[in-house]
Amino acid sequence: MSNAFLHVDLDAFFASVEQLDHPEYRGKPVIVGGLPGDRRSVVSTCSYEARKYGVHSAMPTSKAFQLCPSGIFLHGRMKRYHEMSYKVMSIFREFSPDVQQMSVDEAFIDLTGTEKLFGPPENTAMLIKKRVREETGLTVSAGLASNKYIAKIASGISKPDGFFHVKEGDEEAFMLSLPLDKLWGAGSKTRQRLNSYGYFTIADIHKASVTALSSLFGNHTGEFLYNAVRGIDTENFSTEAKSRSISAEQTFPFDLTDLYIIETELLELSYDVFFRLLKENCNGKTVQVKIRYDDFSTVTVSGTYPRNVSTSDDLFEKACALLRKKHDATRGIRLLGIAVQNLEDGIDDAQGELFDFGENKKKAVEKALYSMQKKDSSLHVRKARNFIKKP
DNA sequence: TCTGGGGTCCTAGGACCC
DNA sequence: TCTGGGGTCCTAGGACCC
Repeated sequence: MSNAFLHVDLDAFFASVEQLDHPEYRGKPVIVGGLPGDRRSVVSTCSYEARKYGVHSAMPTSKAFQLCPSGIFLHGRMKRYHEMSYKVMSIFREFSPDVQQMSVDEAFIDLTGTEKLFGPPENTAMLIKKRVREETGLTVSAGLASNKYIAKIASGISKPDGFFHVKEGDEEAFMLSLPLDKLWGAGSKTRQRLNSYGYFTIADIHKASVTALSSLFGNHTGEFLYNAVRGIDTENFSTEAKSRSISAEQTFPFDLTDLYIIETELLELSYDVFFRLLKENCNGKTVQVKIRYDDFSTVTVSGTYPRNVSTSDDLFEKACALLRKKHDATRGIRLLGIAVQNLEDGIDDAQGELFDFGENKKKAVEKALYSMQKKDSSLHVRKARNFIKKP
């Protein structure tokens, strides 16, 4: 029995949901992300009508507005998208017990051995597309192949509302037929470097030895490239448990220079991150602070402590100390971020009991706040300091 | 045109220990 | 006085993806 992986990807997902909920947007360029007036915002997703104007994801909103002034610019409604995503994923799960959701809008469905129930996988793929369209009004693109890597690329080239099947044995020829920018996992930096070494096509890379590629790009990337152009999956989408982190970051409309305001923003981020730690019932000992200066250069500073983060105040104090280590006060700050890394499940830190400087009380207060927020999601608890006027 | 936010993984170098 | 080799942990930065 050969493997059959289906990769399914919702087309222009956020924009399509907006067109579904607002019939008057259908057939028009819809651009989800920032509004034209929002400083320092980017396009999250745009409809295919908007793509005709050259608009695409990650483009600054200001540029999108120049290209497409008649576009319908909208802020995202993440709650709604997650709701729709859940519906779609539920349909997938009717066709296989093994659905690996990769993000809000895509998943791998393992159709290996489902022939007896649903027929050949290519028929199942069409059935899934039909079910999603009928039950949600959304379209998906699907790729079917003997491994996840090829399935992922196949769904990408079939967009929108398409289906592409790479038959077993055709993987290598399929890869060789693609332009370099379809090589998933090699982004713009790697493509630039490939070009600078004289590799302009997938076939060019195919001619190179693994030794040559490894000496140019390092062992990992070298082996990845060598295998990818042959259609060999190198476990890019493994289901193994990963090291986790929780982070929050904020880009400011105007650069920050005042230390009190900078620390107030860190306090806000500490709250965000700590409450998410509580929500996900995990914790960690490593804290990272990220600073992006006005010239877009970015630095990080991190510390690993003997004990888990105990409260949002604890996280805040650690973040301030880390910031002080690295912060160049002569430069404006456009972004601040805080992350807790190397998370482990469970929030209780037994050692805490031995060195209690009122931390357990604080922790209890914050847990109480958390459960209040859980009951009433409109409730937003913030320290008074976060209500000061921002410049 | 002026660049979001949330993640994962890899690399290289240094510290430290045996 | 000069100097092994391996292993692990930590840090900073970078690439990539959605």
